[in-house]
Amino acid sequence: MPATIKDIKEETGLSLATISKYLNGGNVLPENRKKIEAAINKLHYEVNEIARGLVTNSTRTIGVSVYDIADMFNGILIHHIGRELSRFGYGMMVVDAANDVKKEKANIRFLVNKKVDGIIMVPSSMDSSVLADAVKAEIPAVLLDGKFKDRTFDSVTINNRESAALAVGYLIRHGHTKIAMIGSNSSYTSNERLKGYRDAMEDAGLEIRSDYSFVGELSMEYGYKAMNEIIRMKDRPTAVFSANYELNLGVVMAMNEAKIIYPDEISVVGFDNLILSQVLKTSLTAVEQPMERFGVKGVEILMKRIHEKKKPVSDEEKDFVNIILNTHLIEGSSVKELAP
Amino acid sequence: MPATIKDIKEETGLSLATISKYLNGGNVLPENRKKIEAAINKLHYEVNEIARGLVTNSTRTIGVSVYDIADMFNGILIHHIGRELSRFGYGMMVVDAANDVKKEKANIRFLVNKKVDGIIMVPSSMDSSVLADAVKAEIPAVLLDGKFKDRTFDSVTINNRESAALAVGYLIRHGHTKIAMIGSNSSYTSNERLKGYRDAMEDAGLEIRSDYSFVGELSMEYGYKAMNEIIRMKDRPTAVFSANYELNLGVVMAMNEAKIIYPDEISVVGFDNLILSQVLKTSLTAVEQPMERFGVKGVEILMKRIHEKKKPVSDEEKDFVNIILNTHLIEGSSVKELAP
DNA sequence: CTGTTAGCGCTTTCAG
DNA sequence: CTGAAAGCGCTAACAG
Repeated sequence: MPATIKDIKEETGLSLATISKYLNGGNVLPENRKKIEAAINKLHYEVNEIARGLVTNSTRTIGVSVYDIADMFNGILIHHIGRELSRFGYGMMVVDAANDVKKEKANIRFLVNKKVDGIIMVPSSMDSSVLADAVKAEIPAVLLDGKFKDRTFDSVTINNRESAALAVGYLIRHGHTKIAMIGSNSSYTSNERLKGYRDAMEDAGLEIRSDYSFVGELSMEYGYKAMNEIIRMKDRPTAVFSANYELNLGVVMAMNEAKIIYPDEISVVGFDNLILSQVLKTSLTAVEQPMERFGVKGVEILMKRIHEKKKPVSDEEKDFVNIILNTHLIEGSSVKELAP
Repeated sequence: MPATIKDIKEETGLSLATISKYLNGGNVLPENRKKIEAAINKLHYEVNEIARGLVTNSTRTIGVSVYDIADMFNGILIHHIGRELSRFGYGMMVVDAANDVKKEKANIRFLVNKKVDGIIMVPSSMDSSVLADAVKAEIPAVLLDGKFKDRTFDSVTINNRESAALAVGYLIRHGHTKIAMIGSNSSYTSNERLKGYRDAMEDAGLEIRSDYSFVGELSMEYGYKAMNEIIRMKDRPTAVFSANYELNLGVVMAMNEAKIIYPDEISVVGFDNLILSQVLKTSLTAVEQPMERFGVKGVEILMKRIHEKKKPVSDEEKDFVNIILNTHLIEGSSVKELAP
């Protein structure tokens, strides 16, 4: 059994209060400080964060909930979140919803019971009820790369709609008019990208054909399935906009399998630039998201909330905030210039 | 402020003990059970796991430490670990070493202070000192996909050496004799794979050329660099064995960039079959690891340890265990049959 | 089956 | 600056 503050007390002859003060960075006589440090080293004392948490009602731990931890996007996000949090002396507790809203909700309850000081969430759906337990417990939460339909939270997103429009506009400027879209309406993010696609098409006066709109789930499987359908179309589009990294994977797979030479036979613009574009023979033109900024801003907002909880501020500063990050279109060689 | 067990007491008129017993699945009169449940619903009571942990000295939380959470391999591993743990009613606390041994050690200390009941670790090095704090605190730990040089722990690994030999043997059976290897000696796993390469070469009576052995770090960057050197060699090998997923990525990148047609110009066998082989035009022949089994067996061992800590068993059962998982070689089309 | 009591390890008043 | 004492929310004997 590990040493406790009591053992330090026996060893040094000082009181619990003094030792506790030392532990928390308070002022202690140099002489006592030395005694305490010697005892700590001798007994290998380590603070019991559980006991500390019970009395301070703060665990210096942030819960991080992602919709799927096996998804590369989330892995990178977590990496940045972790680095930022440790900068503030906070640890993180990661939970994985595995694309299951029920599990996601149970995870939040788990985090609440664990008394995390705050929650950072990459949500799987647009329904805020998953965070109900956190709201009830007054635990601040920040959404990354998503928003809810029915309730506002602090959030960090990219300008999804404009980014998608930018990507589709790039195709249009390269002479394409028959442009298909593979996406989803299941999440805020994917929904916005859908809108962006339509914006760009309408702005250019192009027809939005329902047989060119593939709206399903954000998975490699769906991307693969949709692209296969596109490949087999009689009146095939000359270009495809794929609205998510997992979809990109499926699109590329389908093309390879069908031995489609791109961009000769069909042009592609994707979303997210996570290594894929680098390993492909024909590199993908894609919208790149500022992954690190998601972590930096998300943590920043959460820290502010946590501190203002301790020391309430004016209502004015309490409004929700949505940080909108900028994206860039990375030009690969997956788009062919069409003769006008 | 959330409701406590005391509030339930006031609401129901029952004693703390009865309520606590109910909470922990003990027998309570149906009448009282109803009262308690009503109060819990009314007051939105949730157990405070922190307080519970303080007295039971158990948090029902497992610490999971990975060397790099942005690495796909770890993301998938964590996914499986999480699913297994929740089966046992345990949560997990994920920490990311970000390929920094110092940070890894600090992370373990963090987990120890958080009083996790056990640790599952995908280690970044072969030096057991990173787990020193856990050992001191008598927290059981299981290593996944790795071992230490200087100390034995429970572990789950694959038969790295044989798997690598199998992969290289596959090349040899296809008529290759000039086979290069890109790998590392920084971790147990990569070191074993190096040995396996040599085994296969020696068994076949082939020369192990030092200029065909690329030993560096397990990164996409190194794979890219090494493959570029290979491509530019005067006496170029006809085949390459890449010993890790990240290396595979770099190898493929280098070939694409140099416009090398494989397997026509050079054959490749890789390690790990994480989506990459599926999105490549020429699918990669590679050793596939049983990702799910890592999670299943790792959690199984840890649970056993945790329970025997509570109820010590005979010494005989206390020996360390190393589960060795089997792999398969997935045949893609990245290897060319050479005329004898 | 239920209630009383003590105490987990720590922080935090409040005196001194 | 230091010490004594109370208490965070819960569980675990032990009586009843």
